[in-house]
Amino acid sequence: MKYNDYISVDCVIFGFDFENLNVLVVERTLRDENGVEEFSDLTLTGNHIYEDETINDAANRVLFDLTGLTGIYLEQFKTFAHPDRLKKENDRKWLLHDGRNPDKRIVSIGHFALLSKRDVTLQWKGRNVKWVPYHEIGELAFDHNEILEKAVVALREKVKHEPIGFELLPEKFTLTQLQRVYEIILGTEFDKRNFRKKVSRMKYLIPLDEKQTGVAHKPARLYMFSRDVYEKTKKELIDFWV
Amino acid sequence: MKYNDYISVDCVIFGFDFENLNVLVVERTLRDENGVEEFSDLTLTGNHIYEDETINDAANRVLFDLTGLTGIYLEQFKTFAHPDRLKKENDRKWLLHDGRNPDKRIVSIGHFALLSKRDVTLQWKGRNVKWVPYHEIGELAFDHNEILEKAVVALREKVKHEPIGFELLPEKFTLTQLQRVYEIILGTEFDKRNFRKKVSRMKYLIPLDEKQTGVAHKPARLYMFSRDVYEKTKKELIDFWV
DNA sequence: CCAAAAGTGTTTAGTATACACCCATGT
DNA sequence: ACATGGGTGTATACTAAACACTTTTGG
Repeated sequence: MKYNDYISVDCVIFGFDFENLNVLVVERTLRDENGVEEFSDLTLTGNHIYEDETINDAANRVLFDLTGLTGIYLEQFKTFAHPDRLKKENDRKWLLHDGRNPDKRIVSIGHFALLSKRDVTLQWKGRNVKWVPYHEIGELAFDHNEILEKAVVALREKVKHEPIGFELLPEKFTLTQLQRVYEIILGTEFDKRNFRKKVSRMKYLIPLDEKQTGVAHKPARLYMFSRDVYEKTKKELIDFWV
Repeated sequence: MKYNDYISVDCVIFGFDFENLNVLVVERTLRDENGVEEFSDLTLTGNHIYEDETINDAANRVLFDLTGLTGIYLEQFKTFAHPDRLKKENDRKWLLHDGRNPDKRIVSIGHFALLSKRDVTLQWKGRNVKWVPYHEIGELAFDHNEILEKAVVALREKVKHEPIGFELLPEKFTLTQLQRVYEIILGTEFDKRNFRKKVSRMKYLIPLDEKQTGVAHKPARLYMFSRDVYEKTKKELIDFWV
């Protein structure tokens, strides 16, 4: 199957581990003909699309290749096509080495994906893939720092208005875990009692007859998110006013 | 200057006239070598980008060419790149006639723009450009119906959470006009007294010492939006709960 | 003087915020 | 027994929703 050489998808894959928002990155190491390392840095995950593939399929393919998972929460959030986005010195070298034309303008369609780090074992497939906490990410290849920042902004906006925090947790989760998701994404803290009062009004958050086990404290009740109930009960909110 | 032949921007230009949400469309008429019309339909406004141009600049250029205006509210909302998006019979004919390759996959980066219809006199430049009320738009060329629908969805979401309704009104507007903007975009009705109570809490909505003139009823006070005040007073809202 | 839209207040229900203690489990 | 996080209620302030009449202008 033939790749399209000017359309790519990049995926900012967020993985939550109850402590940090982590980002999945790939090591990129360029070696000269003698195998001596010229440089090594990190990129976001992405790929070109096949000629007859939709961008949504391509993004899901990238996710599947790295995680082996399907049905992951995935959202297209912004497209990047600045004329100079691949023109840093190392990026040109990398593309040339890879047999690609560094002067070809490539559109990257940015996506973000949400998953629970606990649900995934990474598929290495020859490339070194790893989780890095968002706040510890340094300089990335290409324009990937910009893509990451825009992804985080999009995630913050989305999480404020739609119930997607659950996507970063395992299927069954505790209310404290849910609260941490929101606190970490939004960079705030909530009062436990008020938070629980709020969520108790969300019918789509289903309490289970099941508790945590193996924790050195009172075990917490587990909850599930029901998209069905959400779709049936959601109201339109209007809050454009400050 | 050379166009890039695989990256285009499409702009869904919304123009409000106090009654309808209108969309700016362009007539596309294909004639054979004898000048006989083969078909005629409508497209959204858009263009290819120049090789050294950012997508934001390209979208603003499209807006400027049609309206003569700069500084219009403009937002990139979604990118369209389905392999079959240009492959309807009429679209292939049109592209061929235009000397373009209908099999080349073209990415379209979708934007929407907001303006007051009253502020603009259209620049024709040989092509027939016109306003059509959103609800009266029929079948459009290419995948432009899909782009339009997605633009409307994006507009509705955005308008619920950020103060952009003003962008569809002239600089000075009445509260009733503002109410109509929201009612028409969201397809609901608001109580006049409650609406005014809400907006009176928005510090960034500045009452002027000026009234409507020439209306056959009690003239309404005019208001302005202040982005300055908005940026200084906005709070973070969290409403992911139903 | 008539038509048309502007402008204004109160009541009730619901939501937001602030705040402190006892409980169940593993070690 | 102690350390750890789980789980709960009340009072006050603010916001939402429902609802009807008088005012000002042009024609």
